[in-house]
Amino acid sequence: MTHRATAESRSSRPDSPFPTVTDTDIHRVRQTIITWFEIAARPLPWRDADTSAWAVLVSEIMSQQTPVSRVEPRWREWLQKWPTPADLAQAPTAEVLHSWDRLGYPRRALRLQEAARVIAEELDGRVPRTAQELERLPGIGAYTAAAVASFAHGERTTVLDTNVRRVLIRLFAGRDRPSASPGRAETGWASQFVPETDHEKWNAGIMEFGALVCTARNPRCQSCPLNDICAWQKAGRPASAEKPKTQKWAGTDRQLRGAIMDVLKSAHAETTSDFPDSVALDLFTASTTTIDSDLLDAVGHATSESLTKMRDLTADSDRILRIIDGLVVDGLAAQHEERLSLPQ
DNA sequence: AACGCGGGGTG
DNA sequence: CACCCAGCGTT
Repeated sequence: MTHRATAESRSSRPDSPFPTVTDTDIHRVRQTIITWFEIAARPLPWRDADTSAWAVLVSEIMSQQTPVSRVEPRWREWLQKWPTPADLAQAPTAEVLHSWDRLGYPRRALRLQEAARVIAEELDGRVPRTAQELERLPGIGAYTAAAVASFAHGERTTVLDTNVRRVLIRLFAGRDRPSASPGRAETGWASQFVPETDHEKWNAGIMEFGALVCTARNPRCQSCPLNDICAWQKAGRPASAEKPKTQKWAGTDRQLRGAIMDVLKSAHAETTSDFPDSVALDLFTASTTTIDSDLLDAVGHATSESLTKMRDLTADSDRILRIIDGLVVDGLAAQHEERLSLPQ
């Protein structure tokens, strides 16, 4: 008795990370979000009833850290070119990367093809139904596994993306934004909101609500249907003390790697036929992974010494030498070196 | 838990 | 320019 009371009072303190939520509020939020979703949802193509599980999986991979508005055209082209896992499994990797275009994090494209090969060759071409099975595939973590199980197969899962986390934390913990990454405690806490029926509408709806109403920067609190129970609203919408750390871009390896990708993709577009088996493919692939430090170092410090190193790396490809020379001529390499050698 | 990983849109 | 976006894998 005493123990139980202590635990409850502790978990329901306002500053608790994941406060106790009353059944009344749980039902109110479920009903409100599902009703709102049926009216306000964006007509995203992968939500169509005839979308295959594979197509849903592709949409989720493409949407990782990428706004859905940029995903939609790429998704359409991708599924037209490779409608099934077997199609993507057989595609030249260089073409896969080229079709990824500028969606960012091109390693996702490589892992999507790896996943396609596992599905095509080991799973009889069928996308796994459960989150547990899905999470074994390359490039699929907790979020994507739960999302594909729910949206492609109607499994009851707890989908916890950046939107869901922000909405629930604001509503019930009164904080501006969630922690850097979700833990088991948060996932368990969030699972209580997922209803027994209509769980797919809840999962999609709460995500959509975070994307359209309870947004990160300028939330539409005036038109929010949950305004009256929102703990963050009641607390005066306090801003988080912690500033999120922003990645550098200009002057870093990432900028140079992007430049290399651009040049290699142009080369690929010109000569699709001879590209896949060339050294260019190796570099093209390598430049999307973390094993390219030698390459970047060589280009980034475009001295005669590093060019020698580069020529060793690309000994049998005149094409790549011309690409590297082009980078040097464009001044990208020199610019990069200049920034790297700034005094600490 | 903390990093590194693209690229672009937005305030 | 800083922040943010349907995260994942590694350390």
